[in-house]
Order: sequence, then structure tokens, then C-alpha cells
Amino acid sequence: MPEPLGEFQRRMLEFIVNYIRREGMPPTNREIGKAMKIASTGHVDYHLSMLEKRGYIIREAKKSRGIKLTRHPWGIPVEGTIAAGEPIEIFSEPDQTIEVGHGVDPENSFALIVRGQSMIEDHICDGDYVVIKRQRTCENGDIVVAVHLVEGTPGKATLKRFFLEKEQVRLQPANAELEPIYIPRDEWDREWEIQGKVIAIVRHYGGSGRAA
Amino acid sequence: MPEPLGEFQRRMLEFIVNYIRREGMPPTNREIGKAMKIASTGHVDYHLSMLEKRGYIIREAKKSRGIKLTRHPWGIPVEGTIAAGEPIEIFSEPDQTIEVGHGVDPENSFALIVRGQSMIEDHICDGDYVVIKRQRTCENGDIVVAVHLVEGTPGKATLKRFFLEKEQVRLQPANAELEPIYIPRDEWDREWEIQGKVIAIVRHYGGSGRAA
DNA sequence: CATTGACTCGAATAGCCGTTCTACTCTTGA
DNA sequence: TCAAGAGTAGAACGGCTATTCGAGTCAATG
Repeated sequence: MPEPLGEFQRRMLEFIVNYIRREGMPPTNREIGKAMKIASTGHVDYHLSMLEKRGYIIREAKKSRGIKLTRHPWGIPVEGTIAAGEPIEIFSEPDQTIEVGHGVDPENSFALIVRGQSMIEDHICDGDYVVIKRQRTCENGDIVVAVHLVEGTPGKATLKRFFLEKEQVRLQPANAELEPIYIPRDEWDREWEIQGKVIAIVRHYGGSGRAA
Repeated sequence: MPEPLGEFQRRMLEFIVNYIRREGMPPTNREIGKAMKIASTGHVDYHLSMLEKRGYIIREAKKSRGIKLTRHPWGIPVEGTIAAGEPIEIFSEPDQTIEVGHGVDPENSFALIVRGQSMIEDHICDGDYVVIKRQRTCENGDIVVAVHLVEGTPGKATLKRFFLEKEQVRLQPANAELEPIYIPRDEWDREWEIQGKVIAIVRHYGGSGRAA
């Protein structure tokens, strides 16, 4: 839906989102101007009208702080689905978000929808949302999103428990029907990458219409 | 922490919370006055200073819409814990909240912390938060909070799947080690009450410090 | 070169906003 | 009865706010 933005307007929108997240209210035009080093309030108004025209915000005329975001500032994007052994399917337009509250840093988190039963014994089910915190490292026992790089680009991705063992890394599913993956240390270092670890899961029951 | 409020100020705070929820920004003093049928802006200021003194809001001097809530408007209260067959333990001070986003009506929802393994086969674990929508009725197969009334007051409470059968109600745990509870229809009508049904669960992994 | 579109400034304006002050009415309790 | 406290109204003030206007810069396009 929204047209892409230029660098400046993208930073301006980012400031507005962060301000709302921090202060609990939208900024005034003057506060935006100050933060963006814009001298004229008319100038701020101009860029805001651009943001509005392109569908990123809605303004309420004449109201102080009359800016509304068209997306919820506390939502984190649902970037795709993950199924054991398949590449992550990235939604081309990650429009959907789920809201998880202040405790999760939205800058460094995202969500995936779980497909399949590979983590069922850890009680992560088909259809659950897993909230992932982006990080390159993890500790033994963490549930992580690990991807196998094929010639430098992401190939297969998988949701598994991580265990660093003497000579190898073990990626352990939570399903007795599935075998763990064993990866020699050097191959791990060369060909694998951790995208993040699971910090929460959210499950919705029934058609409660909880799309964000 | 917060002192109790009089009826008027309680309604005023409620208006502010709902306004923020609806508009994404706090109301101005004049908007509050209009909604509360207060003629004078000084009068509104007076009540706001009361709310601030009692710890319900924080005001930023001179800033338009400079009202912040000390509790998150999207949080729903974590009212206690529920374990199969035990009464719900109600927290005397339900200070904790979890944030679940716009889709859940905070007026008619609350959360409980699950204790024990009675719903483990439905992949609801010890420590999970279950989000409950308050309702007196439910459909077959719903996971509900059902309480056994002892002389009109809540006694045992339980988290189970509800099935209405010919002559009886069956409350079905999701754990092979536990037996379902069968309740004759007339006893059900007389002595039992549904407090709500599970619409979501939230699970936090590790010490990610996600208290609200 | 002329034109267009995107972007920038400074100034002005009309109205909105939080705050303060004075004055008044109740109710409660000493 | 008197005093104190909570609640109400009205008016006024200084600053804040969104918006508009006129004028200008700069880069790309024809």
C-alpha cells in the first residue's frame, strides 16, 4: 500500500514512531522540526503532508499533536513462516504485525508463524507466533532460528534448540520422529548463521479476529 | 501504591484511558472538561493535579496533552494463578499486566498464570499466561475457566475444555493422567459458573525481563 | 536556456492550551 | 458556630500550535 519514502522522510517517520513509543503521545510539528534540524514549521508541515499523502500517517486538522500512525508502534512485523527444514518463507509485504508490549525491543525483534510439528514437544504448535530477538550468538539450550547458507545466501532455515558439543553443533528438534542435525564445528562456522532466538510465543484461539 | 479514587475522578481517569486507547494521544484539558461536563479549564486542572498527586498519572508541565499514564493502557491485568482443581489464587494487588494489543478488549479480558500440567496436551504449560475473555457462556470444545460455587461463593476453579453432553457437562483436561469431571446438568446449572474462555496464550522464554 | 518539481526558509495569523487567580458553594468535623 | 477542605465557575494571560503564504534554492529534464 504505502509508496516507498525518501531517506529524509523515512528518518522523520522513524522519529515520530520512536517519539510515540517513548512519550506516549505524538510530537508537535515544532518538536519534529527541532529533532530533524528543520528551521521552519511550515517546512515540517510540508513533509507531514507528504507522509500523509503516501499513507504512513493520518493527520487530524488543527489538533495539537494530531498525528496518527497507520501502523501500531508497538507491533513487531510478522516476517514470514518457518517450517522445519524449509527456507523461511518471507512475506513479500509484511503487513501483519503482532503486538507484544513494551518489553520487546521492536527494532530488534520480529515474529514468524510456525508451520508443522517440529517443536511440538516443546509445546510450540503449528500456527503459533514465535517472537524472535535478532542476535548472532546464543547459549546452549536456546531455541534459535538457524539458517544454512548456500553460497553466502540464506538457504534452509530451521527452528531448533541449539547445543554446542565437543566437535560439533547439534540442532535438536522437539519431535521424536525427527532426527537432530549434527554439524561439524568448521562447517558450522563457515556455512551457518543464527538469526535470533525465541523469546516468546503467542497463540490465538478461535476466530477472535485479532489481526493488528 | 495508588490511593483509591472518588467516583468522579475514577470516571475521569477512565475517560483519559479510553481516549488514549481510541485516539493514540492523551486528551487536552478542554477535551476532558467537555466530556466530563466541566465548564472551567481550571477545574479540570484541579482534578488532574489530584490524579497526579495520587499516582495515577504523570503530567508534563506546559506541554499540550502532557498526560502520561503510570499504567499501560493496553495491558490487561494478571489477576492470579490457576491450577487444576484448586481455587484461583487472586493476587491481592494485581499490579502485573501483560500487553496483548488492540485486538483484545481490555475491559473484558484478564490473564492468569497457569500452574501445573493439566492442559499440557493442548500445549499449555506451567508458567504460561492464558488470556481470558470474560463471558458466561461458551461453545463445545472451548477452553474455559469454570468455577464450582460453594454456597454461592467461588470455590474450586479449573481450566478445562468444555463439552455439553446429553445428560451432563464434561470438563476435559488435556492430560492423560487426569480424569475428566462429569457434572449432571442440573448440578451444573446450580453450582457452576463459567468465568470466561481462553482466547490466547503467551509464553515468555528466559529472563528477558518482560514485566510490564 | 527555461521549466518543473522537490525542498527550504521566515513571517504572520488565528486559535488552542496549560496554568493561575479570585470568588463562590457545599459538606464535614471540631 | 467556625474552620478546613473538596469541588465549581469564570476570566485572563502568555505561550504553544497548526496552518498558510510568499519567496527562494537546487537538481533534473526538456
